[in-house]
Amino acid sequence: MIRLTTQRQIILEELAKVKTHPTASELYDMVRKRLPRIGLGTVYRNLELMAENGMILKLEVGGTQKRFDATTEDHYHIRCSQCGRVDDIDIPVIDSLVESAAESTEYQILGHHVEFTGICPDCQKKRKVDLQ
Amino acid sequence: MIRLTTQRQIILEELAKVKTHPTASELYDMVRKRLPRIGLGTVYRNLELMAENGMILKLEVGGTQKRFDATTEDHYHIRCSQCGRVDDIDIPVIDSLVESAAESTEYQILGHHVEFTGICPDCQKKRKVDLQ
DNA sequence: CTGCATGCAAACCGTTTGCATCCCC
DNA sequence: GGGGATGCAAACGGTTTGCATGCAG
Repeated sequence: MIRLTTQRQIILEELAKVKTHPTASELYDMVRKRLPRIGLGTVYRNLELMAENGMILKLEVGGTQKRFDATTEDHYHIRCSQCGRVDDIDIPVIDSLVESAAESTEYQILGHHVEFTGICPDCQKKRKVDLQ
Repeated sequence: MIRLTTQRQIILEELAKVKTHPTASELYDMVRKRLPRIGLGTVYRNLELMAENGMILKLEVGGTQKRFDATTEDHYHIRCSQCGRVDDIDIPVIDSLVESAAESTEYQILGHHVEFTGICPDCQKKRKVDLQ
């Protein structure tokens, strides 16, 4: 089993604390408040490792940065096209999608993900201000 | 309207030629056979511009590179988790997903995309060979 | 002619990696 | 004591950008 080092515990704790879906460097900033000497590489290495072990979710969403999620149950997301923020979407996961898709591809399907795009509440407000 | 330069025409033609979903640098290699002095920056700038103008689709899929598609009608994709290849999935687009999602978020929803992940036929073969 | 587009190269940003040291079992 | 984990810094890969020149309208 995977060794539970201080760094790993704290990364996991900080990730679990938030409902947002932080990027590696956002998480790095959060963790650094408790472990000032931690390296960014350690954060990346451990996030990767914990994702491989199913302890967390690595979100392969659009945009430039990967994001991480302490909730490992399958669920969908929405991403703000302005600021990149990612939130959960609470609609039931449609497992039958995989079955339909299986009929139209020669891939061996492993899973699926639905990603909505939109404008988050904060950016909607900013837009209104910009128009004034 | 957007200026129709030689470079733009050829990028568009080469993209339309293939059913794959090339990355910017794959497209750069294709275009360079006809325009040897074209710069990679020009390819990026024009892909971005044509995507903004709805002439092509920029696929914000998982993985490290963005991919491009000459087909602008909405459709779903499958990405190989081994090699990153992306293919179309021919199942009907479920517009009602957006309506369900709208009820559970404060975002102003703009669209959605379904991305399946799996192992492409080629990588399935390679796997078998690796096991021998 | 004039301003947008290009080629080129350097800069950028997110992520990965090599290495010496550290620390947990 | 030994092997994996860490901190640090350098390298990497994809993308963007500044600038002088070129070319379409």
